[in-house]
Amino acid sequence: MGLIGNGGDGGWSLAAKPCDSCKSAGSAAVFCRADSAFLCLSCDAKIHCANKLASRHERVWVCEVCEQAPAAVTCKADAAALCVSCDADIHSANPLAQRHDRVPVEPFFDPADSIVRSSSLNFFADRGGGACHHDEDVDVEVEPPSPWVISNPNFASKIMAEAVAAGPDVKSDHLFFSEMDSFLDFDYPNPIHPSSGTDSVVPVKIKPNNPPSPVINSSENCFDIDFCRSKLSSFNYGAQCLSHSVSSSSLDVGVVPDGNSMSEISYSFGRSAMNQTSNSSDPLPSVSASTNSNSAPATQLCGLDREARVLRYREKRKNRKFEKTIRYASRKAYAETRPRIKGRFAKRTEIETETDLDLDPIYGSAAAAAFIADSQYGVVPTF
DNA sequence: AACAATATGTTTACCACATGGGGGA
DNA sequence: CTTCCCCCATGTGGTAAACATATTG
Repeated sequence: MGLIGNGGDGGWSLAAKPCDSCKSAGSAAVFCRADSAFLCLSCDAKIHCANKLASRHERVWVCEVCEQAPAAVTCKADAAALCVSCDADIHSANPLAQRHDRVPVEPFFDPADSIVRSSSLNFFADRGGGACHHDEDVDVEVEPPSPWVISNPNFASKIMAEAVAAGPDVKSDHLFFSEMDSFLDFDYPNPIHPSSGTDSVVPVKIKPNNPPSPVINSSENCFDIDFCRSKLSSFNYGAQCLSHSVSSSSLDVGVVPDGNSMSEISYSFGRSAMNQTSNSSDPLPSVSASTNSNSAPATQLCGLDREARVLRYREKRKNRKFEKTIRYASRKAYAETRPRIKGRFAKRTEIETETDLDLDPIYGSAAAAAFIADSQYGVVPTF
C-alpha cells in the first residue's frame, strides 16, 4: 500500500515535522492539542502514559501530505488523514475528488502505538510491546480501534519503522498491511470516544458562547456540513471547516499552520473564516483569535513546497494498490492449483476427462508442493 | 454547447471444493 | 471437562460481463 509508504519508497523530500519532544527530525506522527506539541510515537506514549491527566490529552494524527499540520479530515477514498489545506488542495482538483467522502478526524486518547498494537497488531502485544494502558478508570482496555485511528499513514509508516526495529523476525509489513484493508471502511461514530467534549481537563479554546455557525456555504465545502457541526468540531474544527470552504486553494494562500501551537492554527483558521463571513449576519466565532493576538505569524510552507507535496501525494495515491488480504494461505494454494474454465473453477472430473490427465491429489502435485514449500505461506494465520 | 459513439478503466459475479470451526455425541 | 466426529459456511483466483468514466467526433 503505497499510501503508508512515506518512508518506504523514499518519502517526501521535504522534511516532515520534527518531534517537539525528542527533536528527532521528521518523526512527528501525532499532535497533542493540550500540549500544542507534535510528537513521535514513542514520545507520545512516554508523555501521555506518565499520569492520568496526561493520558486524557486529546491527540490527532499529523497530515499525511504536508506533515506539518494536524489532520482535520480523513478521506475515505484515499484512506488518508489530511489537514484542512491539503484537503482543499487535493479535493478541489476535480469534481471526482470533490465527491470523496471525508470525515473529520477524531481525537484519540490512547497512546498511538498501543492503539494499533492492541488491535491490528496483536502480535506486538503478544511480544510484550511496551504499550502502556490508561488508568483503570479509563475504559479503553480492549476497545476495538476506530478506523480513523489506523488510517493515518504517518502513523502507519512510523509503526512500521518501530516494528522493524522491534526485531528482524517480525513480518510486520504483512501483518499490518493485511489489517489495513479493513480500516478503509470507516464507520462512525467513534466507539472510543462516544461523547463529545468529554475531556474537560484538556484546555479547550473554543468559546462556548460562540458555537460554530450552522449557516455555511455548503456548495463548495469539501466535506459535509454535518461534519463541521459534529461533536468533533468542538476541537476547533468547526472553524477549520469553515475556513476550508472558503479556501479555494491553499496553494494560493499557503495556510499550512506550522507553529507548534494549536492556537496559531486556530488563529489562521478563525481568521480566514472571519474574513469570509465578515459580512455575514451570523458571524463565526473568533475561536482562539484572542489567544494569538500576541503570537508571531505562523510559519508557513511556501507555495512551492506545498505544491510539491500535493503532487507527490497525488502520484502516490494514483499508484496505490489495495492488496487483497489472504486469510487462509492453504485455500489460496489450493485455489491456484485448481483447474479452471474461463477463469471459473471447474469440476476436477471434467478436466480430467477432457485432458485425460492423471492428476495427483492436490497437495501431491508438484505445483502445490512447491507452493507449500514457499515459506511465505508456511503458516496459515488464524484470527 | 449538446449529444452520440467509441475507448478505456473499474467492479462484480461466477465457478468447485478443501478447509475451519461450531455443535452435538 | 475433554475428545471425537459431522456438517456446513467460508474463502480462494482467473476470467468475462457489466458498469462507469473519459475522450473524440
